[in-house]
Amino acid sequence: MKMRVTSQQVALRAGVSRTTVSFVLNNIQNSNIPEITRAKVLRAAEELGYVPNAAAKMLVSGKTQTIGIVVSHAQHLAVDAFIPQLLYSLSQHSQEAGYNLLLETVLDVSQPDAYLELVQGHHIDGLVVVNTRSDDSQLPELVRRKFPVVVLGFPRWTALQDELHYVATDTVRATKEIMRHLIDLGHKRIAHITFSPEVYYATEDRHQGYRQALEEANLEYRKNLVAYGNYSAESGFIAMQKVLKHKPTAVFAGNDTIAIGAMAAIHQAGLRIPQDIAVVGYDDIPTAPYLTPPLTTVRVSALEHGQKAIGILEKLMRGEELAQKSIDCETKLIVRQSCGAKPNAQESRVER
Amino acid sequence: MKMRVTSQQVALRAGVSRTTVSFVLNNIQNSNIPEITRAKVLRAAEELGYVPNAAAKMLVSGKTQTIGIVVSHAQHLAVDAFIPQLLYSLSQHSQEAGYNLLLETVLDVSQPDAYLELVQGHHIDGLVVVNTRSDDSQLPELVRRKFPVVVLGFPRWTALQDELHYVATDTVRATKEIMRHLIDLGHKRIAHITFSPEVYYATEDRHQGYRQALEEANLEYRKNLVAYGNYSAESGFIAMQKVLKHKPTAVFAGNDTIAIGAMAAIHQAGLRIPQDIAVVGYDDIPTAPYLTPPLTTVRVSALEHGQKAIGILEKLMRGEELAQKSIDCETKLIVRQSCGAKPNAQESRVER
DNA sequence: GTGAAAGCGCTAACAG
DNA sequence: CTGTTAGCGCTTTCAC
Repeated sequence: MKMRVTSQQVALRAGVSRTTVSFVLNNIQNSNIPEITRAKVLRAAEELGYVPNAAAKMLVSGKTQTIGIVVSHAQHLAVDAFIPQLLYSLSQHSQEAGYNLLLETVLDVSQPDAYLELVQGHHIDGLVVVNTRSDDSQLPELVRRKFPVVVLGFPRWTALQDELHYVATDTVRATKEIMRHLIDLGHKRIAHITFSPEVYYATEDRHQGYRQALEEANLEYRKNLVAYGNYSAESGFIAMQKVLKHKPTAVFAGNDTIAIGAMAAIHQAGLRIPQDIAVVGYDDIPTAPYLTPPLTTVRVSALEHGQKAIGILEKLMRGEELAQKSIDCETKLIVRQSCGAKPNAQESRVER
Repeated sequence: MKMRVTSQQVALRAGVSRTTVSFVLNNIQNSNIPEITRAKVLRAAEELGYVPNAAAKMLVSGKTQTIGIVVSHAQHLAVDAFIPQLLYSLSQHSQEAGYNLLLETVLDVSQPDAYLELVQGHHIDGLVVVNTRSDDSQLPELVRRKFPVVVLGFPRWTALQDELHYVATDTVRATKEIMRHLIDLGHKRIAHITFSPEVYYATEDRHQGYRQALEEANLEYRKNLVAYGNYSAESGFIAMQKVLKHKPTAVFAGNDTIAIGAMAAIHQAGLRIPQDIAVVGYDDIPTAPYLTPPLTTVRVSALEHGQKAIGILEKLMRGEELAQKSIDCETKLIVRQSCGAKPNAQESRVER
């Protein structure tokens, strides 16, 4: 890229000074520039194809017009369908708000505080954290320093919890609802495939909801009906094989992708869904209505999460103080065929 | 973030000048700084938690250490499993190479040249384009100006084709291989669900491979056995319903996600897979082995594509001239059960 | 109304 | 070996 056009050149061509160019191009209010000069500048900029140098702008303004997104457990991006939807939403809404998006993916093994460099190096104006980790030790520190941060999913550090802005979902409640659905269908031996404990905060809630629902229905919590996976179908498949030995009549999978794996294991064992085993998932990923059989699940809108997160972050970056620190997104029980109940027809396969 | 630590402060604390600090921190070769000074500087920087200001560095060096990723047809990010894998790979390898990643998603309706601003505003040092569009009019211009660009997927502008670096796959060959597989199984009425023509360059190849395979086997190309969808399961479902009327004995879906939708339509029609209709897909997404039945498909490694793309881009950004303008990634026919052939056991459900 | 000039934080040529 | 200095391209205060 040779032709680096600077504001200087625009000024020259328009026969004015750089100041004027800057005023015109940034629409500064208080300096009433005659329409004619204004037009000249605009025209010159247009003709030269002038685009202001981002670095220079950042340096002088201190703003980068960039939002950082940190995705922990990055492998899931490649394997589950929820995070990509989130990313899509985050990206679209950032762009709409006039921000660029810097994506940082961190593996389980990487150092957790990678994003610190992004903020300390003044790469970004705000941060969205997608999968909080138990060891996100620096996040509270950022919040304390009033750096704009929004967490997606419910954060579990009791420490700073009410200082932190987050958009989440009442996972325990939603889990209990779908468990209740299974229980009402008469199931007593309900298995659960969940996520490795300790690591996944946001998902520990599922496990908890599972327990509570059981308790409230006076059903026994059986350890051997619970198996651990990660976000992948493969892990669901393996976990289901283990759990199958203990003859569940229903399974609640920690997410839909896991449910896909679980369904495969059930089919492979020669059992039918839902006649022999009912299956329900969580998330309502786009393929859920098209599985065999269509999957009963909890709809949680990734798109809404993303939109809300950017909305909050925007305000934070403008320096607003928000009274409400958290937003709870709605969830909805979507009954299809994998649970054995009569599907709610219009929700079965909807335009998404 | 109040505490903005500058190199000045580090210099002060270490009792040296900013130059020295700069030299030490950037490991400049030719200025042999005594170990003792060096240590002092390092220590001061450490203690102050110094992180160089990105904007200042960019401004003076002209380098941003940032790679831009443009994803066209951004909706697919939320709906298909291939692009997220690509993104994951791109992100990981960028980071390994020491680059940040700026993500730009563009909808079908948005202006196609959004990325132009990224390069003209000096936001990025290099660009990866994920879904090329028919109207990427500015891309050739960038290439002509020697801006580092790598395209993922085979670009179809005959104009500048051999100036452009890309990593792709021989889609026509791979398509013909899986079609051949179906034909060898005895199928004569093979349907194809493809992507809207004109818009999706990378996928027009599938259609072409389909035709050629038919031709070579002396089978008739029947227009009513071909339907159009986009990347989603939903579109596959709808397209399959149309095509079903014309009694195919097999379907080749443009990608695995479409295949999921197609399978749902087939099941809903009361037909069995593969006994009544064989189904094959393309991509080998992570859930493909866990569908009902497990999907026969063409494996194309998104991870490899991403890695190779960043590899090339890195060299380009270093100013290297590459003799080889393109890289062809391998594909592999993965036979599972949806096609009715005997599965290749060890490929059926592999650790991915 | 418009221009001159200072300075954002950093690098690197040039002195000393 | 280390410090002084001149910009990188832009915004913005302050004079003219």
